[in-house]
Amino acid sequence: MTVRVRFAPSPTGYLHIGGARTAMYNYLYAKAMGGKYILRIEDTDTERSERKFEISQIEDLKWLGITHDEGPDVGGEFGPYRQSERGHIYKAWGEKLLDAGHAYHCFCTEAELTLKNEIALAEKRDPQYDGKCRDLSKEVVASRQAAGEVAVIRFKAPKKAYAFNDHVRGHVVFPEGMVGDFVIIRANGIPVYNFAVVVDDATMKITHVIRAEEHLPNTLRQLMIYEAFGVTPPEFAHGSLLIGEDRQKLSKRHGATSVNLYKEMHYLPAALLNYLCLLGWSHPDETDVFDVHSLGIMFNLERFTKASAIYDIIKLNFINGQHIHKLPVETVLGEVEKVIPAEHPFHKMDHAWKMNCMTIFREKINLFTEITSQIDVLFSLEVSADAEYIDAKSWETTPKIREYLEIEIANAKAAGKKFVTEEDLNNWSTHVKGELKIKGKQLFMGMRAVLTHQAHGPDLKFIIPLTPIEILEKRIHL
RNA sequence: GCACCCAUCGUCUAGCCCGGCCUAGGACACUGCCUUUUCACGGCGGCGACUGGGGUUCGAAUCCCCAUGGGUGUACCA
Repeated sequence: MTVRVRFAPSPTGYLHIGGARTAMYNYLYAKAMGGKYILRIEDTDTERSERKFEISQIEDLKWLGITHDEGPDVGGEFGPYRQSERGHIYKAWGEKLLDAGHAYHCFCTEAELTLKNEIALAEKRDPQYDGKCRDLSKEVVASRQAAGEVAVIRFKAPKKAYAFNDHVRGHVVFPEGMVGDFVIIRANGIPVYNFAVVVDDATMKITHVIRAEEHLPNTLRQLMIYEAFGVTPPEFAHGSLLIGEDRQKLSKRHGATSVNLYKEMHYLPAALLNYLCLLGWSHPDETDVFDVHSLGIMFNLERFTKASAIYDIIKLNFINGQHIHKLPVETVLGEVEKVIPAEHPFHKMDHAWKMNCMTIFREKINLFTEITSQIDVLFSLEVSADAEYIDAKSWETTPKIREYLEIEIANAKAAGKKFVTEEDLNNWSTHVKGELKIKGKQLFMGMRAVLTHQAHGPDLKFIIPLTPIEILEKRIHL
């Protein structure tokens, strides 16, 4: 039997990182098992569903490299893949349940139900449906409908316990009486989530349902429906939940929780996936930095974590940095050019210079957006207010260095040099050491202070040859 | 309220199923030292956890029970 898994988002907002993680797990499992990964759009909530969200979610999935084998945009033999287009299927399957006596029409009004719920709650009883319409005869139903009354279709919840084996949770038992008769098809004819999911998973031949723990209680209702249809349920794997620092389910107020935001912030999709993968699953080799797409058969359902995981952007940043550091310089340059402001002098430099620059600075960033402040040491004319810098500036040796360097730089410029070389820099320090008799901290810190007006920064032998000579000249006179 | 799920360093986790190799391992963060000043990288260290209580056992992070804490669900949302 070939494995068929699915990711079934609701187009009611942008792709959430939790959803991205679920999609990835399904995708990875299909890849590992040589199966198919299906994308299904669950837009039965007509109030909140919007096509633009479906489009953006598919786009974000694509950005992440999570590509589906079947879906609304690519088709497939089990379509349609949008629940809003599967009405006839739900209707037919609903009839089956009605005919078999597993479901019935219910005419109770919302007001009636709300009132009963309140009473039940007040009496500390479970607010389950009382089964008022459960035994209405066919004739009564027909005549009330003819009279214009609208009905929902309710499922007759069997009074018995249910159990199943979850790949993550193990043996899960739902005792008898956890749910009352629940609605499967609304008054407007649109099916309710738990019903639509079962019909879709059954007709799409889904073999494994991999989703987050929040769906665990839903499994009971779904199991009931599978049973009523006489269909063997798929296998389930309920992974952990993604939560915020306050231990609540991750939501917008926890900051950047949608994938498109990470795209905008120029994160590497491979890094986001890598980090998300680690939140609730662990690599067999216990490594932290890897390419999820090369996981292959290493990915399995046995290494999921049961406990909820707190989303921590600091570690994501670290992983993003690790991925950047492994990228070819050329690629880094391409990305970085997108984030450095258009008016930045960086863009005026030639290709060779940019490549040299990236070879050095690639190692120093975790995010592409950090590059601009990093390369400031090459162009900035700012004078540090740092105490260490002020100290270095006050040494009696420092003005001597400045005086000497002023001449050297003027000469280099007069000779037509656009940049000084590492060799020049070496000669300078040799001179300062030999002729000016300045060494150790006074030498290095002094040269740094004069040349950059900072107390700290990357190695001078890397940054000075990259600093335009006019900048050096201006700094000398600051 | 009721039901279900969960519980190892601040965080992500390994170990748990098949008790001893665990004076609990790794990673992020924080931090010390080293690498002919600094910073970064790297290397070597440090800090830092089995929620509590019972039980089973020669022996428990690992098995059982209870308590506590947290989470999710309880919709004509998904």
